[in-house]
Amino acid sequence: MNIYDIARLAGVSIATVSRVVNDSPRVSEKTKQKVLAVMKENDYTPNVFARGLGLDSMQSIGIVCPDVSDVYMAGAVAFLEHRLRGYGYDCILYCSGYQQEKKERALELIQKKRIDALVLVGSTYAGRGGDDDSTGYIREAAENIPVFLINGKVTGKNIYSAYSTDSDSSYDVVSKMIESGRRRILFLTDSGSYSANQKLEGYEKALREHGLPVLGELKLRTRNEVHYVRDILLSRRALVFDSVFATDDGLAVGAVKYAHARGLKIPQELCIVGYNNSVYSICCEPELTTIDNTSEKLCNITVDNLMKVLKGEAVPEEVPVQCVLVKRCTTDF
Amino acid sequence: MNIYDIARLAGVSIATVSRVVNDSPRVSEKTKQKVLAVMKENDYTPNVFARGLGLDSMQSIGIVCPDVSDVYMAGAVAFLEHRLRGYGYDCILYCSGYQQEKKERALELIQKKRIDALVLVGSTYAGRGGDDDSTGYIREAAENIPVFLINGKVTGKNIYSAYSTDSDSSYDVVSKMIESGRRRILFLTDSGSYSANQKLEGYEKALREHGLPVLGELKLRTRNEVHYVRDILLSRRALVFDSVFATDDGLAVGAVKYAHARGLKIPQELCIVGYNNSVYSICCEPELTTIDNTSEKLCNITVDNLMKVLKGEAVPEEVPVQCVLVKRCTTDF
DNA sequence: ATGAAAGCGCTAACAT
DNA sequence: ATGTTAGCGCTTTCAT
Repeated sequence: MNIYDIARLAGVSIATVSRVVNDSPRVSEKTKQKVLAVMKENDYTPNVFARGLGLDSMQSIGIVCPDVSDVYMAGAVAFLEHRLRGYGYDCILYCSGYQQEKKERALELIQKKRIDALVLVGSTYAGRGGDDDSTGYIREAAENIPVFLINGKVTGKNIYSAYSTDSDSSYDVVSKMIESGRRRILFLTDSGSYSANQKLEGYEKALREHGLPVLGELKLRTRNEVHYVRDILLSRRALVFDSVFATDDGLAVGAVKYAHARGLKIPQELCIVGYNNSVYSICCEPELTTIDNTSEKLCNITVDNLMKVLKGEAVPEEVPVQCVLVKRCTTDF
Repeated sequence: MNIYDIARLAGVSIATVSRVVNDSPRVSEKTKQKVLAVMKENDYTPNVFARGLGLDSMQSIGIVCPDVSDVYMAGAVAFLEHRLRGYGYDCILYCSGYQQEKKERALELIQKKRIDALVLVGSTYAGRGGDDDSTGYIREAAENIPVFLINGKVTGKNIYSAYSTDSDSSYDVVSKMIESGRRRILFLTDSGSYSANQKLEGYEKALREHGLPVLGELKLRTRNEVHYVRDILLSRRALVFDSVFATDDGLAVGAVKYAHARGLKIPQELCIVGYNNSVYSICCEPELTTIDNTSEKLCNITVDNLMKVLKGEAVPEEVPVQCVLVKRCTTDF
């Protein structure tokens, strides 16, 4: 059942059917109704490929993230998909992994699908932030379609970044830890992404401004697996720390497990703060204070801007969003 | 830059270019290399829409799930996407929600994209299992394209189901609980899906076979939110139970929180078993015994079968897969 | 307001 | 082995 069939059955030309399908005003109400009736009767659906050929668009958005099985990204993807669908767009999902080469390949491949825009979820796509070399492939993609970063910053034409002010929020919470008497705060991370670096920056700034030394031994990068983190910490017998600031809740829970294994009271003997306000942070015992980077807000702003850009409207290239501290385990701040 | 340009630059016809693009054997090695060179030089990408029009396929698979922000589904989607991409297929993601009407609409809309196959993730798509009325829309979809269920069973032509034997594994674990002395086992669930019903069936069977009564008061359906579950249980002061069998780890963690609030020792005073072997089950304290329904295995089988079906090969319509009990908090079994 | 017809860029049957 | 050409089903000028 194609447009010719409908045209024949409705006694009009295919141009008229096309006009009805595309809701053109240049059709009389009468014929419009007739065509619609025939369409419904035969439940006709325009062929998306033919339509795509003509319009050079299939109304689809590419969503790329390193790994949807990560709670944070899964949440963002779910949110994005829902809102984009609301605008009639389909989402093509591509999980790229974290390696540079794979990320480049992901953008290359997904672009072949002639998506209308690209959304990159996760700060891994931000390189070291701004315009460094490792993000050249993103600028290349942006030559063809608008690119939107969620929680990352990349500068360039046709590139729009929404990110949370991780440096500031990290600075704030680490300052509070220091002011409540902590002196050896372990910085626990699983990545060297833009976001992780921002957090580190805030952490170091807080230390410096409070006259504390920035110690390499107190910066630990590890895998984001609860038991792995616990075991790493247990194995570092010589490492002394009175608190932990983790760049992800999963890591923070690992620290909780470590505390349990060592018989340390939380937060009295070991103060732990996580990041992302995920379900993990309320599963453990005690439940953790964590920084909510409001990914919903980032996604919302991004979708709003994306729609505007597709309509040719101007939008800011950069939108910083503030994080929110969620206090749960805070006898001292 | 289209196929005509390439043909002209390479000094051949578009048919030859097309043959090269599609890796046809009927091109001489020499011209093939020449065409490839021209293609590379201009980095030409065939237009997917035109290709789709001709082949009536854009090499894409529709993945529908109620909600990707759910850990279980996110894991399955990540796995599916990865493997399908390995075969050169793109994935169009559609989060349908749990309501019948929305699920029907999801299948209707995603089919318009002329996907090559449909994968439904989550037992919510199984209705009450088998061939009940509520799954009519799935059979309708299957008239056009093959449909694959992950963790659900729907019968019908062109429908393929891979599911875990939740009834058996539930029976086994509940039997163990009874044999270790538990008498009032709370069945905690958040859904009335096929899978949930299977679990309930196993639970009831175990009770009956051990001469215990099946009590309505011990079957509780609630929202899958940790604190909500805790509070519901706390509010049921009259409800007596010595153990909990939850159909999802999130619910089980809620029970853990309840135990903490009431000062009950786990598992001595309250034995808790979860489902899905998610990260949640190792975040809480103590870490939970849980049933791993091996979703990776379900996904693997599904992708294998999907590829075979697309090639026209025969595959079983139904593949049951055994769950695995992951013991963590088991002083008594 | 409606129709005729020329693309859109590709695939594949057919011809050479 | 290679080329010619007719679709694929739609959008969109350009006539009327």
